Amino acid sequence: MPLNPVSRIRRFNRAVTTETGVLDQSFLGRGRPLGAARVLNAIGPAGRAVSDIRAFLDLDTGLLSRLLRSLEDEGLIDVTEDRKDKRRRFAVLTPEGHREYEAYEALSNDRAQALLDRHPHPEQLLAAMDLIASALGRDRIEIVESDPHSAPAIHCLESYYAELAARFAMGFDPAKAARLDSDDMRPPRGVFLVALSDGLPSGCVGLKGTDKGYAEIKRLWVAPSARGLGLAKRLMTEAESHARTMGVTTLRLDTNSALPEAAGLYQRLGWNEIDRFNDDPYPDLFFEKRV
Amino acid sequence: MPLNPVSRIRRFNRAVTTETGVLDQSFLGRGRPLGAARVLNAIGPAGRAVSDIRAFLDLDTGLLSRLLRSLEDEGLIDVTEDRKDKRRRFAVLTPEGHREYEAYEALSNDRAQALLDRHPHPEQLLAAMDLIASALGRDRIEIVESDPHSAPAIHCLESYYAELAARFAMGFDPAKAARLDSDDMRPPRGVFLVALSDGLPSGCVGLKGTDKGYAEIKRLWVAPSARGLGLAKRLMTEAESHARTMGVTTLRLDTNSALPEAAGLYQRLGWNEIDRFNDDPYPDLFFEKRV
DNA sequence: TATTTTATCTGACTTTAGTCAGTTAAGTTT
DNA sequence: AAACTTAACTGACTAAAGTCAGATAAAATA
Repeated sequence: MPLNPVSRIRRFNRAVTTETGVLDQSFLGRGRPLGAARVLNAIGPAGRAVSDIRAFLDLDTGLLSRLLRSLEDEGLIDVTEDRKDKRRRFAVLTPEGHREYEAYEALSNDRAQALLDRHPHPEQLLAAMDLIASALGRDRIEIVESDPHSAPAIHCLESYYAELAARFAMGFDPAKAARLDSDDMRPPRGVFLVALSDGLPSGCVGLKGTDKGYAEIKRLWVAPSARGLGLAKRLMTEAESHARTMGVTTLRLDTNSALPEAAGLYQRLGWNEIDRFNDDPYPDLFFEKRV
Repeated sequence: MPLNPVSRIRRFNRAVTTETGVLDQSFLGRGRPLGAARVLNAIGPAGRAVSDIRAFLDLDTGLLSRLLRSLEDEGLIDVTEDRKDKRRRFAVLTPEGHREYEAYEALSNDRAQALLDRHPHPEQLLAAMDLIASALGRDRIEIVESDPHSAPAIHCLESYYAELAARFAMGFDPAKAARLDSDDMRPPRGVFLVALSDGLPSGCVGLKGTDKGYAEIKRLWVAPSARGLGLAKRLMTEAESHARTMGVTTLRLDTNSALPEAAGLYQRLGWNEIDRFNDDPYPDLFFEKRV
C-alpha cells in the first residue's frame, strides 16, 4: 500500500507527469514539433544568446542550429550576430514570433488558471507548489544584488514585516522601527541581496553602511517555502563577502529573542553577542562579527 | 514579478519538469529507449494484459507490438496467450526482467529518497505532494469495494479515528465507540468503499446492514489532501446506490456537531435530521434518508 | 604572428516514436 | 453457418530527435 514516503513521492511524480504530458500535447496543437516550441519559449520576449539557449535546453549544436533555422524560416525569429564577439549569435522574436510566443504562454497560463479555479483552497495549493518547487530547485537558487525598491525586494520586505507582526507578542509596525535609508543599502554604502528560486523571491538580506565604523546586517528573511535549505546561511555569507570587498571589518546586527532560529544561526556563523548598541524598540539581542 | 498565482504554478511546473527530465535521463542510462522502459514498468511484477498496457500508455497497437518484441528479444519478458480468449495476450517478466524492473524502481526510489533525506521537513513535503497529486488526479479518483480489513481500509479508518480524536473536545477512543462487526460491512449485509487517488487511499465510507429495517452509513472520511474535490458526495452517492441494489429503502447515520462540514453535506444530499436512534456516546446528530 | 580555442554551421547519418493500411486468428452476433 | 467484431501482428512508411565528424570564421593565447 502506498503509505510509505517513497510511494507517495512516486504517486506525486505520476500525477505531475500526466499533467505535463497533457500540456505537451496541447503544445503540439500549434502545428510545430515540441523541440521548436521549446526553443521559441527559451528565447522569450527579451531574446537570448544562442549559446545560452543551448546550455539551457542541453541541445546538440547542430540540432539547435536547425531548430533555429526552422523558426527563422517560419518568420518567428531573427538571429543576428553579436557585435562584441562576432562568433556568437543572438536570437530575438519577430512581431509574429511574439504573437506565437504569447499563444504558447496562454496555453500554459490557461491550464494553470483552470487548476486554480477548480481547487477549493487555491492558497493552500499554491503554498504546496512553492514548497515543492523550492525543494526541487534548491540547487538553482541564485542570490542577486537588487535595489531595495525593486519589486522582488519589496515582496520580501513586506513578507518579512508581516511575519514579525505575527511573531512578536507586541506586534510589529514598520513605521515604528528604526528608519532605514534605502541609500544605505545601495552601493557604494551597502547592498541589498535577494534570493530567487526559479524566479520566486525567496529570501533577502541587507547590508547597511553607517558612519560609525561598522556596517549592519538588516532584514534577513527566508520564505517559509524555502526554509531549511541553508538559504539564510548563504545570504549571510554573501553579505559578509560584500562587506569584505567594501573594506568593512566590523559587522553588527540586532534581532529579537522571539526569533530563536535567527540567534542560533548567528552563533553558528561565528557572531558574538554584544551589548545593546542602539535604542530601537524591537530588538533585544545584539551581535557583532569581525570579517 | 512571479507573485501572481499563475506564475507560481508555472514556476512549479518548471521545477517539476526539470526533475522528471533528469529522471528520464537516468532511465536512458540503462541502455534502453524510454518507450521500452515505460512498457517494462507498466507490465510490473504481476504481469499485465497487452490490451491493458496499450490503454494505460496510450500506444498504437503496432508500436506496442514491436516494443514488446524488443523486450522479449532481450529476454526480459514472456508474452503468452490468454487461456480464456486466445486473441488476447498477457505479458509477464522473466527472472531477468524482474531484475531489470527492480533496477528501474531503484532509480526512482533513490531519487525520491534523496529528495526526502535532504529536506528539513519531510512530512510537510509529502503532505504538499499528496495535496497536489490529489488536485491533479481528481478526475482519476476511483471508488472501489474493499474489505474493511484490507490495508487501504485500515489506513482510512485509522486516519479517521485520529482525526476524531483531534477534533472532539472529549477525545475519541475507538474502543468506546459502538462495536462494529466487519461482517455487517461486507456483502451481502453491507459494503465498505475506499476512494483511491492514483493508488493513495483518500477516503472511505461503510454501509452497515442491520436487522432493524434500515441500513446505516458509517465511517465517512475524506483525506485532508483530497478535501473540496467533491469526494464525500461521490462516496455517499455510491453507498446509497449500493443500498438501493441491496433492496434497502431507509438509511440512517449519526454524526457529531463538532463536524459541521459533515452535517452540512448530509443536508445538501437530502438527509433529514431525526431523533437519537442509538445510545452511542459520541454522536449528537442523527439523520435519515429514504432511497 | 602562429597556434589554439571557441561558437556556430553543414552534411550525413542513426535511433526513436509514431502512423496507417492490411492481415490473421479468435471470438460474438445474427 | 455467415457476417461481424476484436486483439494483436506485419510491413511500409514519416517525422522528430539526436549524433558526429568536419568546415569556417572569429577570438584568445602563446
